[in-house]
Amino acid sequence: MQDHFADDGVYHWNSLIRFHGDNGRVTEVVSVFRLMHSLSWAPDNYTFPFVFKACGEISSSRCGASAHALSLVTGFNSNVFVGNALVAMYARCGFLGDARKVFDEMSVEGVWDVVSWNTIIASYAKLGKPKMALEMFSRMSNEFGFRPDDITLVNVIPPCASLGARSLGKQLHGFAITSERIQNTFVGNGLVDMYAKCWMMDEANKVFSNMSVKDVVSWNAMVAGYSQIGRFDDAVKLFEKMQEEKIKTDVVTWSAAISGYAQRGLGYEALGVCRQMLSSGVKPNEVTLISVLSGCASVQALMHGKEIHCYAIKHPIDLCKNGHGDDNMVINQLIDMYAKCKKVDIARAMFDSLSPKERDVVSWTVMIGGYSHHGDANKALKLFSEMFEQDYQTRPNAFTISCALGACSSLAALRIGKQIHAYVLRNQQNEVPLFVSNCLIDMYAKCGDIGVGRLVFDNMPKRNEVTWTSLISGYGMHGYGEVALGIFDEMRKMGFELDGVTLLVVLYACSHSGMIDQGMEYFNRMKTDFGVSPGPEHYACMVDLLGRAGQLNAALSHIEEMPMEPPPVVWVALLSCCRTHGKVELGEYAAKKLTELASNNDGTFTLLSNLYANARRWKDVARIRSLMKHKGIQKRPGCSWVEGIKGTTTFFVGDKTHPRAKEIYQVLSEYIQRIKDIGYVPETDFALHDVDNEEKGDLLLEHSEKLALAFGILTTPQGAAIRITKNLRVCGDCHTAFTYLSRIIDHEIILRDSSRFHHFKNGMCSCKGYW
DNA sequence: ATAGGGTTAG
Repeated sequence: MQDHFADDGVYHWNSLIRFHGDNGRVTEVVSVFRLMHSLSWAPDNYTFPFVFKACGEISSSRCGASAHALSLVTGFNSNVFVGNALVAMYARCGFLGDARKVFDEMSVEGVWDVVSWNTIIASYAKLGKPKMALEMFSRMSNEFGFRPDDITLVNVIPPCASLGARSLGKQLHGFAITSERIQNTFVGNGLVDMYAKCWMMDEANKVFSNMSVKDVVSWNAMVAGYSQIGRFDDAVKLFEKMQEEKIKTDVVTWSAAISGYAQRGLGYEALGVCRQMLSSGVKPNEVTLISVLSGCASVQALMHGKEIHCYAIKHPIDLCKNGHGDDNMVINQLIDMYAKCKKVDIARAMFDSLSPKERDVVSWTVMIGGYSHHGDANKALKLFSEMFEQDYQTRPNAFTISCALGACSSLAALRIGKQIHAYVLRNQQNEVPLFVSNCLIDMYAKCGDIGVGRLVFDNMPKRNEVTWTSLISGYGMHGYGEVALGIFDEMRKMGFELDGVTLLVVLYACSHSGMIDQGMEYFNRMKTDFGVSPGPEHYACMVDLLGRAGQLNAALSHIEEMPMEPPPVVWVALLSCCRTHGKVELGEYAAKKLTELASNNDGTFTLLSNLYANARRWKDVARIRSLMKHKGIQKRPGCSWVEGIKGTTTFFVGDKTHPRAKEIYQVLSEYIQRIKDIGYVPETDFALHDVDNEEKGDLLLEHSEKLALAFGILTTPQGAAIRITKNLRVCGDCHTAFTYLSRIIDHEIILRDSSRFHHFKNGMCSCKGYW
């Protein structure tokens, strides 16, 4: 009976399915199809495309696959409409392989049309396979001679954009013009975005200006393009023009503008635009929040960051709409924001609130970076190693490695640094990223191995300003001033741009090597020859340079000549030099300035107290001490650590907590006695306590760097260098003692203090007294 | 059918 009405009946079923499909009622489509099937009606080549489309829309590969099976039985897959719909269905369900299989099978029947090619190209493009998309495009036009239409262009231009395929992009642009498809707004938008992503904003602007119909997308692509390449003024101008011309702005426009500000570190401006956006009634989404949070982080606007955090909590639904259900962009950004605002513990709590499965590379990276910069480098390295211990295969990327290397730099953790270097070399797919190599140079330099830093530099296929600056800085801190200046000259000859940081490390290189005249010369030539005007930090460096050399009055006149209000660093530099050279009055003056600037940290008081002690003005020492007590300021304890085979061992002043403490003290006093025999006289001034001389000798014996050295002597193999790091400046007496000790022990002593490196060897120190 | 985002160095 059914057979009798078959043709008419299928027509009615198809109409019903189509009716539901056109009105977006996907589930109804599927249930009608099922009903039809269960009543033994045979679908035809109109039925299948409707059903496949519906299955694709709800990503139901199960319905799709069973309909597919049915279409095979009935032989309808040889129909081009059915085939195209099938390809699209599989692609929308995320089964690229099946889509491709169907597509390839269609060729056997010879039923490809432009839509088939468009569909498969779009599938690759959408599922993040731009290379495959372009490959299919080239087969379509070169092998099979299909002529691209509007939709082909719209599908193939974005892959060009994401791959930065400029020349193909230009060809497509040309084709769009000759085939008169350029008036299509979608094509135009694609081209604008493609040029913008290829950093060719002038080309993008040309296309944009010639577009007869522009929509929000066209404007957005331009705003985003300018802001991404840092042509920030143009981005904002365009954004403002949009508002003038009453072009409807949407969340993309606003987000692009916000991110533009954030990327330039203009966090408050980003916040301002965000406010404007809210008041104009456009709802922010994830991308907006991410952009504005990065703005908050850049200016450490904790309160605003918290506001955004609250917003995110209050509007969870708005933020899920974008489909990125399974990534934690907003949470990662919040972790980063809290860390950059120095709330490392809050950041850590948020990090811990993510389940191990939810943490991605960025979560780990921002947390490690947060510790490394604002908390505790040891915790950074601990977290870095935990990353390898967890079950989920989250591996570090270049960002993570850079953060971890930064932590090694600040701790002088050479061994871990080397391990990370080895990891990088083992796991590199291409060449080591520039950023990572730059970190490696810095790491080796700050861990005392400038030679290896140089090797890294020599082996780099590409270098930038930071690469050169890192090397100059490294040689500078090791006291190779001439080498540092030579590299600086080379850098300039190569045409690299100089900035404030480069000049600063050059000045410090001069300072650490006592090259006063050269330092003065470079400083005086900064504006005229190098195009960098000196900032407060350059003045501070000059004060340091002159002050180390004992030219304290010259240092003071440098301060007086400053075009800006001298910030605390400058006075600290002066005070520190006054302490070294025993200039009490000038030191008191500097300390007074520091108090006026409300910058009274422990360093200031300690320096002043030491200055008085040096001059044996014990009453003043006592006064400063009680003042510190009164203000609740505690002297930061000196602490030194030494790298051994089994790990790093840390010592505080008078530390007796080490299991081998007895041995350590014994070795120390033995060696002190031995160097006394060859002329060492304890410089009791450095004990800085109002006690008699014999007792002072004991206090000197307990300095953390001496304990670290004694432990180093006990545990380091013959001939190997002993590497010690101290959190403060090395004490003068320890310096003298180390110099003597280097004559009688079979180790080079490499000591890093808060200011520079000292290499002690054969009774000499590389600092030559400039410290 | 087209557009927007985050983490790294001296």
